[in-house]
Amino acid sequence: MTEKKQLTEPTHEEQPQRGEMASVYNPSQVEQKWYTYWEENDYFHQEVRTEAEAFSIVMPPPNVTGSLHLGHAMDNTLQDILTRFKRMQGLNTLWLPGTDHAGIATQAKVEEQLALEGKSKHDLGRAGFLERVWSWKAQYGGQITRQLRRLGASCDWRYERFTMDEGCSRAVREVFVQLYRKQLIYRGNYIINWCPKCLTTISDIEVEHEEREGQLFYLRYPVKDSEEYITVATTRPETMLGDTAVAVHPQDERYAHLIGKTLILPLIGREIPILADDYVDKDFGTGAVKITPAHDPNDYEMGLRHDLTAITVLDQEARLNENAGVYQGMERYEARRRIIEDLKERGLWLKTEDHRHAVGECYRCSTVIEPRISRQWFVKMKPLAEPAMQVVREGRIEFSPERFSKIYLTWLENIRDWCISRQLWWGHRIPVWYCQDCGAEICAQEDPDRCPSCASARLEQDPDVLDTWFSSGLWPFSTLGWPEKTPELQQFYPTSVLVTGRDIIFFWVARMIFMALEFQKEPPFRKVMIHGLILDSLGRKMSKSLGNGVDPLEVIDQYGADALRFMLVTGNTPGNDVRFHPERLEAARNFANKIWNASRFVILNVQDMEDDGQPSLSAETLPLEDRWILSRFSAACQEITRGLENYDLGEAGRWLYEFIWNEFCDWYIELAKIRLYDKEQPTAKKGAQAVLLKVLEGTLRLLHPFMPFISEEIWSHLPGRRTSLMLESWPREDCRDQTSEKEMAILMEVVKAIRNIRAEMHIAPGKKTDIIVRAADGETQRVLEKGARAITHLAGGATLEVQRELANKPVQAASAVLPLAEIYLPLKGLLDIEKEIARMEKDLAQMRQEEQRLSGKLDNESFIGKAPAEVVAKEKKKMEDVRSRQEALQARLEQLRE
RNA sequence: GGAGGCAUAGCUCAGCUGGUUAGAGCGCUCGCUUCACAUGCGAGAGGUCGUAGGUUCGAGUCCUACUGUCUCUACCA
Repeated sequence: MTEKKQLTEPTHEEQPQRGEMASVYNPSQVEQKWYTYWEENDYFHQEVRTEAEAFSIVMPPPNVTGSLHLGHAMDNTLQDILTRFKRMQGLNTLWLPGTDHAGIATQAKVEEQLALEGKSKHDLGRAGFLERVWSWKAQYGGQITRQLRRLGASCDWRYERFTMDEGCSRAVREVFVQLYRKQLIYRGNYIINWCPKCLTTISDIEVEHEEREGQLFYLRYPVKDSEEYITVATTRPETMLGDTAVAVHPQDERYAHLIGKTLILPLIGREIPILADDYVDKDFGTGAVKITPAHDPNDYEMGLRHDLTAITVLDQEARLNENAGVYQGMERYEARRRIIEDLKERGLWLKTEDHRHAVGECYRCSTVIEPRISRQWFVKMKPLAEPAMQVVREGRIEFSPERFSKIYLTWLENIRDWCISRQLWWGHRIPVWYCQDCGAEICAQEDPDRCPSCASARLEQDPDVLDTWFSSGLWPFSTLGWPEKTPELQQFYPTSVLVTGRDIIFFWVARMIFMALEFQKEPPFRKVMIHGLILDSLGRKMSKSLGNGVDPLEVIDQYGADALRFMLVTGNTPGNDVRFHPERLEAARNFANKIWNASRFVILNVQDMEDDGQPSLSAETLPLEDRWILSRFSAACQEITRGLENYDLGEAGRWLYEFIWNEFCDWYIELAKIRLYDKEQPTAKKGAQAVLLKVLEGTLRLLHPFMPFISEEIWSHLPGRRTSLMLESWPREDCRDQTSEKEMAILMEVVKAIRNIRAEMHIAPGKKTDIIVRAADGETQRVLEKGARAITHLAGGATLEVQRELANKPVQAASAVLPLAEIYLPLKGLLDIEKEIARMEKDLAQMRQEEQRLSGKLDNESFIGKAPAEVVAKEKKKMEDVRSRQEALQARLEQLRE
């Protein structure tokens, strides 16, 4: 690739200083240093490794003029997560960043700047103006890429591209020329969307339709040589000056006798025909339509059908022109008022009704679009759209969520030719020259010196530039060096996935697909991951006019990039919009802090570990809690990997959260403390340390794609020599242990039940109590005996006595009945019998309800007959449990009542 | 006019291919300065899963209609 920076041997900067591990995590102190470390060590860059599986993403190029908003933040977080994940999995990874020259937006910015100096672009001339834009770009264009760094984006900046850089521009020319030669690009005089403020054409999708309260004016046109009138209804009376016909429906009896007659166009006096056309809706207005081929797309079509002349009455700035008689020079709405007034005077106005209708506006400046006939360049869409639909129908490109493929397909099915010329200076200039001598039209990759027909040197290039989306459409391959066959193109094309918002499917996704199919004969990506929008807390779009936007940089300053990232990609399902709630950001920050403190705990407690013999973590030698957490870690690993592979990052994130907080912190760390603080059993301590460290280490790997900064920071504090977490491998654990999970579940249930009793009985947290448990079976008894220490530790127990049968059940005790155990906390004289009875009865009532539900099923013969045997067995087992608990509860109640 | 999303605890949302006692976070109540963390710990309250039908042994989960809501799309002057 020509523009790639020279490869330099990474210098391997020393890792940043480890900060103190304070008890509150402070993101702003660590994020910057890690990004710098990664970037300076070139960790985002990978050489092409043809032997390795490739994973590549091209970043949707933000506008150079832009600054990061939450939409970018989400979009790029998703891409970063996928990229970091695949990189850790060992794939040959490329995430290619870049920016878009954004024709209208950028030109407008610079023009604004010039205006402050009291100048216009014409004062500088085209070349001078472009120079000015380039220098503006040099000065301000880097803002958004700097902001992406704050987010933690691990894109390969060596490959950073710009839609107007040399390589991309060459691709643009190549594509234009080839399409031109295949006659898929043509020039012609057609009706187009014109923005009277931006003074350029815009494409159909750049017109936004806004429903507005408007008016419908009823105008009377006199029939020539007759006393009759035809009344037409119009929302735009000012265009009547350009009317060249009035149309009615062929089957409309009201007007049948007038078809073929002539009307005198009021105010102008032009004679225009009355004609019949199916397009006319009999039931709308009066059933008669004024036809203005020069200023309405439908009228234009009708004009073609009936061979009408098109009379342009509006100029480029939407003022009435020389064809408008006395109205010449008026602004369009002023003319509208005047025309109505004048018609009123002449008795040719019938009425005006309120009428709600959609008005086309410029997506940039919201000015009402003026359709006009103009000579422009177009891409012929039908032949290109066909294969683009095909690849999606055949599943060679998959949308995720799938429903977006429908949106994509229906759009392409109704596609019209794409107007690509823009009357701007900033952009890719159309590579077509006109010979001033012989009139030849020359389209070429290289600027021609002479006319190939007459050898004249008097060539003038077409003044227009291309729609910005023309170059964006080539992005997946223009950035990889095409038209050259670079190693990058071969390795990384087609790209793996395209991540973007659903608002951009037509503008960009569709165009990339048909361009790629035309020029690469292969889809540009295998998968399109569509995400929703970020809405404010009330569910409204964030917009400048509402002032409800949130600046991601401020969020990062306040909560940290990791918290922002986590908040953006969790708590919703793919494709759905996300509401921005500060509370969710706090939750994400708290999560980061939780991770920080759990890690701090582990790190502080493994400091005295010997480097040499790592205790083996295999199998039976480990106590239950170790086997349990390793199994749970394994489950987390599998689920998080699965979530990431299915592009369901919300699901993966939820697993991370739950595993770390509810399993590792709430249970395992608490249990590990028993051994860590037990000075009598150094060997046991070592085991706990080893497991803590192993699980923490693995968890940091799983966490890293989501929260790269904090995970890297913690990683650097782990014992042993470490380079960077982002270069570590993705954990692949496959050691689920159902037995330990089942056993642990029993212990957890017992602990919770005891805690519940203690809370309800208002036993002071510091007060230890004796615990007596009756196990339902020998197996449970064994588990509880082995877990005695765990139970007393976690549930504030002084002693724990496990019995198979209780010879004399303690009466003065609070109790709970679980499926596999009965629990008694002897409370000598403190027990409130009434309260205890109430608790038991509450439980019993629940059991009875459950029994009813189950018997409803089990008494149903068709359930027994038709449901799968295992489902039936499961329900029967539940019933047994419920019944035995009921019996135990009843026995207990009787005892209490004695 | 078409098309689609959403409707589940006070709020914001999970609930994958139909079988869990329907979950989480925030908020709320009660109790805790327990030696990783009060950005925390423990315990709890809170839901006829929008409405009406249907399929099924079984529906928050599938089908139909309706209601509400948001969005995209369309050349009805």
